[in-house]
Amino acid sequence: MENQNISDIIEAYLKQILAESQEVEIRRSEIANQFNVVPSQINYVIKTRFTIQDGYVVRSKRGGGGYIRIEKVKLLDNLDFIDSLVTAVGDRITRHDGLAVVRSLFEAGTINRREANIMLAAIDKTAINTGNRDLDEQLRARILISVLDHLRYES
Amino acid sequence: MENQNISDIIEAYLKQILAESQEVEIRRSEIANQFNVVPSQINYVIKTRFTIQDGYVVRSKRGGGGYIRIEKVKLLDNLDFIDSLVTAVGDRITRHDGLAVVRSLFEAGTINRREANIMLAAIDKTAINTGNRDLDEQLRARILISVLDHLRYES
DNA sequence: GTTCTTTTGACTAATGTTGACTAATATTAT
DNA sequence: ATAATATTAGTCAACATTAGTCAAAAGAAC
Repeated sequence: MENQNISDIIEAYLKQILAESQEVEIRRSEIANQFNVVPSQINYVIKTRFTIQDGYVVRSKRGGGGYIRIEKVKLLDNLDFIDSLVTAVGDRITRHDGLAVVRSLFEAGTINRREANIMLAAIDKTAINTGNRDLDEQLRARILISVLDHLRYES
Repeated sequence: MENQNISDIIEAYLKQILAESQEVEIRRSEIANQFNVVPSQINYVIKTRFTIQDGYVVRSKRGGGGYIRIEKVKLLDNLDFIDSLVTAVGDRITRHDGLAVVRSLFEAGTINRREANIMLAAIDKTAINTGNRDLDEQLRARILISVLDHLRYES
């Protein structure tokens, strides 16, 4: 308690608001000012302490009237399963293995047939085909993980 | 909520009228005056928030008695609708416009919210982010078209 | 002292605002 | 009719206002 760093303090401040509200919307520079840190530290706090694994979704907008909004989301009970798939995907994945991941989701009942087909369309070779196999595998991985992260919560 | 930018406010004003009417017709300078902005800001609002991907058609006339008319578009049947979106996507598309395409599909009832979220996850900046903006826009377009094509013969 | 986390700031990107200039259309004068 | 003028909207680039990224420096933990 007595040895908190400033990131912890900012985290606590935001979570205190979130304890009584579904979401919190801030102006980055205001919070930075309030806690006397540089603005990018707010990004650091958010990136390390308000992840989807923690049950938070963050949206933001730049420009005049810009904001950062942190929203608590209701995590589903498939988290371990999603985690294992995210690990399996890693930072690159072949089409064959990507297909297996989607099939797993379908067979586990996490997604239905239509949703599976949308995912397959997004990673098939019509869509992902830059001419660079390595890049394709990385893109496929990022797309899958992005979708998997969205399947973690109710929306 | 307390610090919205003026463009959002003007957008909300116009959309509120459109919620109860098929179209809205304005005199640019009047609205600009009403919200205390320069006239060209009205063009900015229209260009960024009332695109065809958003489901609006805008017509205007200059000179005496000039006007800007914003009309909600009636959606075609599914196949024509998907065709028009494929055309709108073209061979590259920005994130902003990609989002509008998915929103159109959702609002047309072609996809439900879960499916929309899967599509958005597949094209968001977590997923598509090669460091080359041009390539990102092309990838986003291919993914969207791949999914649109699947939606075509599934529905 | 090595490694992990936090802090900082320079640089980048996205979005919004403004105004000078241009283009189209309507009205009035000849 | 035609030309001149008035009255609208459109375009574009400069500037303003936000947030994001990244890597180096500093500090903490081991």
